[in-house]
Amino acid sequence: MTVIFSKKCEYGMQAVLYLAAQDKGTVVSSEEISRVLKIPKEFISKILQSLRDSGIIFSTKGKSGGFGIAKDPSEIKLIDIVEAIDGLEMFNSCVLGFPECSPETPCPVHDSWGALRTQAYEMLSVETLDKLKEKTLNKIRTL
Amino acid sequence: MTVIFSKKCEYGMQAVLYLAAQDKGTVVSSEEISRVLKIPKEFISKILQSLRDSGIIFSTKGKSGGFGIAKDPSEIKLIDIVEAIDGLEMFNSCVLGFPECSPETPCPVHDSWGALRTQAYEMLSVETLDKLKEKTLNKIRTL
DNA sequence: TTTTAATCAGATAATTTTATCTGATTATGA
DNA sequence: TCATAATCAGATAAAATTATCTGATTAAAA
Repeated sequence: MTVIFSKKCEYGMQAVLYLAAQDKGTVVSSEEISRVLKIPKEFISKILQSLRDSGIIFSTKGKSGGFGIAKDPSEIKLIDIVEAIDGLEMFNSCVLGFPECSPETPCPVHDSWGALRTQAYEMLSVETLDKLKEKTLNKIRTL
Repeated sequence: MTVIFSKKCEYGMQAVLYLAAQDKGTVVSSEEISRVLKIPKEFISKILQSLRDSGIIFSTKGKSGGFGIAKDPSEIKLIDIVEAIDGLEMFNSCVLGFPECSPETPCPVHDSWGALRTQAYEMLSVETLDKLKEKTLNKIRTL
């Protein structure tokens, strides 16, 4: 079992990318998100609720309720979603699983792997959702 | 929850690195590995048994039993251990969790993330255990 | 006001991963 | 041969993750 991000985080990113690709202010129900992205409805609803707590999206209750992007997509980075759902420990922990791995007490691959981790973090920090709209919609069409 | 490799894989890599740092042909019990690396004894024993099936290490039963490196450390790469324990799906699957992500039907970050994945795979493929002996022993001293 | 469809929060269930236990088998040394 | 300490394989248990269920609350429309 190897995974980069949790299922929760993957679904969360997919859903937020989808919301960000909608017109500003659009409200989308968890049922639609579930259907469009082919992911579990109740689970994504729960995930989106926690993302609402993080301020990345908003929600409205009631008959015409749903979720929507709370900020301009140019202000939301992929790393924000990762941080809200999974946290950032992955970018600080030892790939070999050694505890307390640091420049002072490095594991055998500390430098090489550390560089990759930094690159990954930077990639996720540079990708804002406005830049991914079209690609997102293109991908969703293939599901 | 984010993780690069499973706990199983992490422990497996730690243990094989430790074995590779011993003199050629040395047999080490799972009890010693557990004690030195501060990891669960029965679990690492099980993991090492599966690595024995992969040909990376050997085992001897009986009173003076234990595990040892089956090949020259210069012939074992970190990716071999990863492949034996976790498999290589991580290097082929979509970071956003989209199914069937490919160059033909790419997810929004397919190119950038794909490059990072390739780098990670290459890093693990280049690191042979002979090169990591000293650093491994240095790290273990800090546990 | 009522109906309806949505979010919400907590509980429950299913599945997977991590870890430990148990008894059998093995090989060394006395 | 026996005692001992090890691997071995399967079973069991605990913990974590994934997923679904349940009933309460909310808000729009009739």
